Amino acid sequence: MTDLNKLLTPLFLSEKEIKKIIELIFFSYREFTLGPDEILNKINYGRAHHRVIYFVGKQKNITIKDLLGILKITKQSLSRVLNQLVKEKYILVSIGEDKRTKKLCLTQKGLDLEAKLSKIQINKIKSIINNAKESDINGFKKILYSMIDEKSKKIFNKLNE
Amino acid sequence: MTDLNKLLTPLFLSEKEIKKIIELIFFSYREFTLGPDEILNKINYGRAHHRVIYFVGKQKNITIKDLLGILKITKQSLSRVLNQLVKEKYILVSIGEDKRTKKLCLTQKGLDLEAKLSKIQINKIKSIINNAKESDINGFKKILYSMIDEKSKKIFNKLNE
DNA sequence: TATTTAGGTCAGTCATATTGACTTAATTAT
DNA sequence: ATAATTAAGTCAATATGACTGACCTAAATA
Repeated sequence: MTDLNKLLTPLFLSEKEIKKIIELIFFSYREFTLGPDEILNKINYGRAHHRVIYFVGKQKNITIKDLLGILKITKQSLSRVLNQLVKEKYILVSIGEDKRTKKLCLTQKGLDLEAKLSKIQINKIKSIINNAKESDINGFKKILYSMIDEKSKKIFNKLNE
Repeated sequence: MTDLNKLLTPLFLSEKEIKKIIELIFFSYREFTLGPDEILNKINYGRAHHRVIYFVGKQKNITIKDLLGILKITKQSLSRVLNQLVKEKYILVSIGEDKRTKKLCLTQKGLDLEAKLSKIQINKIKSIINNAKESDINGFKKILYSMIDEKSKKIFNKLNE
């Protein structure tokens, strides 16, 4: 970068300021996942289980294929986690209309765990929102949305139709 | 939650809206770490190596103890990653004034890798900033900061004194 | 001198995720 | 009707990130 560019760069665009954002993202994401992680750890589950429970709860009767599309992991990875959740009766599997597919949905046990885990994160965000300006929250949401790739935007929009 | 509470809850505080934020955080964090992860993968490194390189670059001559305090992992975990980086000459170790301590700093090779990895994330944020309102970015930063715990706030502030 | 601190190390375990190869059953296209 | 594609599953091997617990050395401090 030339000196001229440095002079012309507004403060909020300087690399120093941007690195602050990188650090804030690192610290805040770690803090955000901490609560659920602790609960999951107690029942010998991990963050991957949370994700599966979350998205199965979000989209009832989701297929394996669609779940893989959201999580962007291999079916072998999903398999281990999902089989545990099915075996321990957090998730119920049934055959879809297309008989090649399977439909996943949360049992009451699964709904309870999902609620317990999400509640921690929801409460965390609620308390932040309560102490923040609505315009800041809207800015936060806008920037987060602009950070995600087109495919994930489509998935996000579809999940929230 | 009672019906009365639901009626009194503003839209931006409803659980449905908050769950959207949870999803945006998930998708955006994944997208944010994707670029560096790909580069690291090529040299048989992982995200843990990136973190070490990042914070050693950020705070020259940082001690093991302080690095552990930032990363919040065990010394056994750090050990594996750090030893690789030292062995492959990304990081240089020297003895501190207190001879029990060690000082870490990036070599030129380490500086180059740090710059290469950070550049991806910096450019991503730059392009977002260029297409966003300054007020939205400030809202984003404020909310991120309010999401982190007190200890991390202190660390963040110290890193950016 | 005793204790604490900084750092290191050995061993074992677990969770997440990958690649690659292969199988079965159902649907769709030719 | 047959061939091709799709959805799902499975076996095996590997890598990364992280943990607990036990133990050790050397230097600083109380």
